[in-house]
This record gives sequence, structure tokens and C-alpha cells, in this order.
Amino acid sequence: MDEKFLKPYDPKKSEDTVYKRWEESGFFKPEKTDSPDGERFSIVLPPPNVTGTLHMGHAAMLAIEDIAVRFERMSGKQTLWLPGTDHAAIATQSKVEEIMYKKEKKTRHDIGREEFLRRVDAYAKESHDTIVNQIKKMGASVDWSREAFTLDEARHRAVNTAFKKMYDDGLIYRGEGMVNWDPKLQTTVSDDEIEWDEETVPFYYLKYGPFIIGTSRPETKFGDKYVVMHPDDTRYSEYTDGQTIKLEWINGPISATIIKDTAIDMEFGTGVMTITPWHDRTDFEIAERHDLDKEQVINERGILLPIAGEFAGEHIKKARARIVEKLRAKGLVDKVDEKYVHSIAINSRGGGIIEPQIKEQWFVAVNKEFPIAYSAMDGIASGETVTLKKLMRHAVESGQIKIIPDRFEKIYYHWIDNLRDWNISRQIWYGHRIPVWYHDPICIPLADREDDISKCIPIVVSGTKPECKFCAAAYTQDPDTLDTWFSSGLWTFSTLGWPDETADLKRFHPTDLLETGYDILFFWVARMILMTTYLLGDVPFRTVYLHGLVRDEKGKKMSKSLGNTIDPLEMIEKYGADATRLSLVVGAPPGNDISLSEGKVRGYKHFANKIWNIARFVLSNIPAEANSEKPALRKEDNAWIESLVLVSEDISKHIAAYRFDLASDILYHWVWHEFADKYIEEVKPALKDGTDEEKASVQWTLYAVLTDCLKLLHPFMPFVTEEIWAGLPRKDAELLMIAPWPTVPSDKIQEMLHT
RNA sequence: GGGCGCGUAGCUCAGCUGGUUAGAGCGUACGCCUCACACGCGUAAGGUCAGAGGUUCGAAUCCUCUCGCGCCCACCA
Repeated sequence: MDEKFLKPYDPKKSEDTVYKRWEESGFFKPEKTDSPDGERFSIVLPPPNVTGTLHMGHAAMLAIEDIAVRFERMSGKQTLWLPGTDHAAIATQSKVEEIMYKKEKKTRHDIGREEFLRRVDAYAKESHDTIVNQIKKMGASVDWSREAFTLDEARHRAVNTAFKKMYDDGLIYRGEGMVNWDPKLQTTVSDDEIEWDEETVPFYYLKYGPFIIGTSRPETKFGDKYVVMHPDDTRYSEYTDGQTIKLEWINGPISATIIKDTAIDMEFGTGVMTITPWHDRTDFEIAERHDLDKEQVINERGILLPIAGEFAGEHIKKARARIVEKLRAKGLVDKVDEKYVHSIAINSRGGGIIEPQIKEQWFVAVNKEFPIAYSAMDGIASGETVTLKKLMRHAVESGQIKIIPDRFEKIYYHWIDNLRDWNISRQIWYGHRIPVWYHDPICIPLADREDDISKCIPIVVSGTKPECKFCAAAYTQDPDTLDTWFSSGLWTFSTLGWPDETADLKRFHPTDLLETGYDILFFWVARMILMTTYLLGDVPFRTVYLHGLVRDEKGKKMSKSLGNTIDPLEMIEKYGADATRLSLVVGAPPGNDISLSEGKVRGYKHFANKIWNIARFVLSNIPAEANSEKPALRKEDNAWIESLVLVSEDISKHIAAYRFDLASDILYHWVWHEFADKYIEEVKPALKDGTDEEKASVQWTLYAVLTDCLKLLHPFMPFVTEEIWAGLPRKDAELLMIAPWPTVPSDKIQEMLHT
């Protein structure tokens, strides 16, 4: 027996060495795996953001995915797990800006676009290296030779190709729309990136001519010249749509127009409101319906514009009190409700309070009909007229994508139904620059083109800088960058070489599984489905497995400000990666939040040591050269083999059904409380005083059970099991990671049990 | 306002399509350094399965309502 077994298991001593052995073996690469029946399994790693370090959520993701991957690999499939990182545009940029401002009191504008991007790249690189190290520490069996980054050259080409195709199909357009403007980060953000916070503020009832209107934001009211009410509201039936009235307002007399619109809730307040179409989505929509004027009141930095009269140039935050004071002085304040609770929108990527604005931006049209060029999907034919929304819905509705747990399918549909055109342009610098070039002014006036539109093209979509054939004027590129989810939406295939028709793309796409947290179902999963169905006419993956959030032992969300975070690296350092992995898997069904405590991790470290000691016992009780010849088995030993077969089947079944929580729970229990507590105890007398035949039977069975347990445990606890495997005298594979999974064909079970 | 999830021993959770005295781990108490393991072994305490009503021969498990916790969505002027 190897002397290492004489000491307790020390994860720190072996984990790095074991990982190196795996990596050097080449078996992380699918090429190395024989797959006679051609079966394959592929999955992409949800690329972690290069904004720092990995947290427990990442650890859970890595653990779950590695279990699936190792199981499939051991089951004989050619297996690819493709790793990478995400540039996370806005999150990374704001992080670097924050650090820079803290250290040097400089903003990105002080140092310029080029220098700033150099710094972000440096930060991203450092962050990337940390992340890669952490992924390895967790034991993730990813194929590093295929590692990708959402902002590298290959992905940039994919992004430009996708953008151009969508533009040519009319699915990407530039237009004026209501966007979520972040005055702090000076960029738009998507609807999904907004978080809502409750805030208690005074609610003002203001006299607006003969009406009383309510508002929590008097500072936006300067330009309000439309007063809206429900057409069925009998209280205001004397007023007619389009009627104008004169009234005294903040900065003097104005003329207001009555508008009747069903968007008004008669129950709310007085049932009358004025609108600010430039800074409110509902108001914007009313204005669109009635073709009303829209005026900007607040600029991009939150400063009031000249329309505010004497308040122009003031920041909205400061101006509010003075405006209310003036309204009071003019007798326009009817009453104030001091404790009004409403929600304010905050940019969740480290930004500020969102101010809706009308801006010219790039959008993806989700409701526009177009003929899909090619479709390999069931139920959608090539050339069929579809919309992006329809494609997204169809992929799941038709069962071609299964979401686990299935209750998220409903949530997914609901999200699609409420989806508006996707604003994809951001005014930040870090990210894929929009591949659009402007020639302004055009050198040949439209009138002189003689209908040959190729003569001078004002807007060119191209990955490279175009040149005008007719004049020396250079094209200038759109200064904006793309929403980070645009590039991550391409992830399952951009990582496989698309737009080229590579062997990898043919072999590994669609992927089999997409595993991620339910919190990014919309951000990412939905957008991958959108991009893939549209660009490839296929689904990006067959199954979506959603894991929950990792919370602390009290069920609270882990956060730095609460100080309740548990660092995965620290847990690995103290208890080993196997224990850390198991603590995130046992008792964590799909879609349920996981509550974690250090004690839980410690408990599983003890389990790792238990396995180690089982191995020690078995190895010290069998001949040094374990005999592969199967002896006649005692009745009891046969019964244990039977029990093992049953439990293996159970475990395989649960893994195949993505119930890693149940599989690991059962395994833990069987290995410890059946194999160790019962079988090993029962067998001791026979090993001591039994006949040679009895000893042979017990020894053979002990070894058989041990090796199968190691195999079953390996996906969950790859390090200890591999380390023990290395010390075994006889085995059916040099490395446990590629040892055959102990599935016993049903016809063999009977045979096995009765020999 | 709409939707979803959860509420089972101190803590974290199993209990599938309803069926013998409701389970596990951690923790606790007590006893054991028994020649695989003290990162261990053994024993024990601890639950009106959130509450009420209903379906049923029988419910933690199905239905209805109530309470509590959490989450998601929505154009809360």
C-alpha cells in the first residue's frame, strides 16, 4: 500500500498536482476521447465577468457543470466543455473608472479613449488570470486549448458578422426611442439591467388650472402642456379632447391642451395627469398616440434646461426644493402627501438613478416580421415569416429547448411577451465598437445619384473602415459600443468558430446543456436563443439547467456590504475543492437557492477523509497484487454487490435527470453509512478468522465496491478519488477521470449477481 | 396589480404519482483514543409536518382559504 494512505487526506498536498496530471493527460480535450458510437456531449462555460474574482455562485456553477461533464466523459461520450471569460462592458468599465477615480481623481475623459482602454485591458487581463486560476482550483475539467474571450479577435468577427446580417435584414435599426439613461455612467442601459428600489418621497398635488394633478417629481413639470384624463371619466366629461385652456403654471401663464386617453387610471389620484413625454415612458407613449410635442427638460447630466426658466442650469436634485417653494408661493400646491412610496430605477451595474430620455440609439427589432433564411428547427421552415419574439418562444414551446426546473418556462414566456425592442448601443468605450461608418455629409447629393445608390453610401456597416470611391473624405465610425449581451448571445457558436463552418461547429453545436443561475435567464439565456435561432436557424442548447443563488446560512443574499460572503478560494484552502463542491451540490435542487455555511463545507471535508480511510482499510486488507480473478462469492458479499448495483443505477438515473442534489445525497449516505458503517464492520471477523475462500470473497468484494464507489464519487469529488485511484494496484484506466462509468446493463445484472 | 417559490426536529434540507411507529446531515447531550478513520464510533434527546377547513377507509403528500418569508414581472402619474 502506498505510504500516503497512512496520513489523513490532505487536499492541499494533492489537488494542484492532480489537476496538472489531468491537464497534461490531454483528456480535457474531446480529441483525446474515443467515442466509437459517435456520441458527444458539449457545453460552454458561462463566461465569468472579468471584473475581479469568482464568488460562490461561480463555484456552484463550476461544480454542477463539472459533475455533468465528468459523468458524460466517463460514460464514454466525446466531451467538450469550452471555457472563456466575458468582457462585461459596462460592469468592467465602471469598475476601472471607480478605481481610477479613487486613486488619481481622474475620469476616463481626462485620459482619453485610447489610454483608458489600455487600462481596462490591463485590468481585464489581470482579472482573467485570477479567474482562470480559480476555475482550475475548483477542478473544472474544461478544454483550455479552446478558451475564448467575448472581446477577442475571433469573437469580434462574429459580432460584426451578426450585426451586419441583422442590419441587412432590417432587424437592427437606428432610431429615436425612449431609453434608460444613466447620468452617472453617461450611457444607456437595457431594461433588464435596471433594479427597482423603493423610496419614500413627498407626493405633491398641484393646481393645474381647474385640475389637481399629482406628482412626485415637480422638477420635470416645466414643459407639461398636455393634461390627460380617461375618456370615460364622468367627472371631466365637460372637457373635450383637443380643447385648450389657459392656466397659471410654474413660470407664468401657459396654454394647455386636454387629451383623452385610456391609459389613465381613473382610480389613481384625481384621475388627471400632465405628461412629460421626454422623461417618462408612459407619457412618451401617450404623446406618440396623439402626435404631441415632446420637449427635453433635463439634460444628460441631470441639469435643467432653459425650459425651466429661472431654474435652468441647476441640478434636479437641488432644484426640487426651490421649485416646490415657488409653487407654494404661487398657491399652486394643493396638498402634500409626505409618505408616498414609489420605485426608482437604478442601474444595477454600478451606476446611478436612471433618467428616461429620448435618444437616437441602435435597436434590435423584436416584433418585426422577416423571412428566416434558414431553419433546422422543428416547426419553422426555411423562408417562413417570423419575428425574433416568435423564434424565442417557439424554441421552448416546441420542446426543442427544455428549461429545468420547468416553472421557469412560464417566466420566460412572460418576459418575451413584455419585451420591447432591445436597445443595443452604449455610450461607453469598453466593448465591441458598433461596426457602422458614417459619411457625412455625403459627397454626391442624393438628387445627383441617378438612382444608383451605390454611388455614395452615407452609412456603411462593416468591420473594417470603408473608403468612399468618390471623394477623399474618410468615414467615421459610430462612437458607441454594443451591449455586452450582444456578444455573449453568440457564445455557444462564436466559441466554435462561427461565422466559419468549422469542424468544431459541426461537431459540437447545438450544445447539450446550458447551466447558469436563474438570475440571468433573461440577460443571457433568452438572448442566446434569440441570436442562435436567427443566425443559425437552430437552438443553442437542448437543456437549460438553472441553479439558485448561493445564500448564507440564514438565507440572506451574500454581499460584501453585509460582510456575509464566503470566499470559494478560502474554503478550498481550508477544506479542499471536493468539500467545497459537495457543499454546493447536496441539498440544492435545480432552481432553488442554496444556503451555505462554513460548517457545511467542513462536514464534507470529513467525508473526503472518510473515503480516504475506506481506501486505506481496503488496501491494507487485500494482497498487494490484487487479484483480478473473481472468486466464488459469499452470500453476504453477493448481496452487497447487488446493493451497489442498485445504488449505482439510482445515481446514474438522478444524474441523467439533472438531480445532482439527490445523486450526491444518496452516494454520501451509501458510502458512509452502508459501505463503511455496515459492510466494513461486518467483514472484519471474516478477514481475521475466515477461511481462505471467505477471505478471497471479501477481499474481491471490498475492492470491487471501492473502485465502483470511486467512480461514482468522481464527478462530485474528483480530487480525492483521483488521488486514491493513483494508489490502486489494479484498475481499468490509468486515470479515474476516463475510467468507465459503472453502469451495468440490465441483462448483466442477473448474471453478475449469481456467479 | 399579475405571477412564482417556500414554510417538515435548534440549523440546512429529503420525503416521487396520498398507505405500516415522519427521515438524513450538521448541531446538542452522554459514553468510547475499539488494531481504517477522534476529520472517528456508539447511544440519546428533539417534530400538533405554518394555521383552518375539505376530499378520502387513510394526507406532510391532493383541493380551498388564511398567515408568514422570499423572488420575478408591470406604463404606481
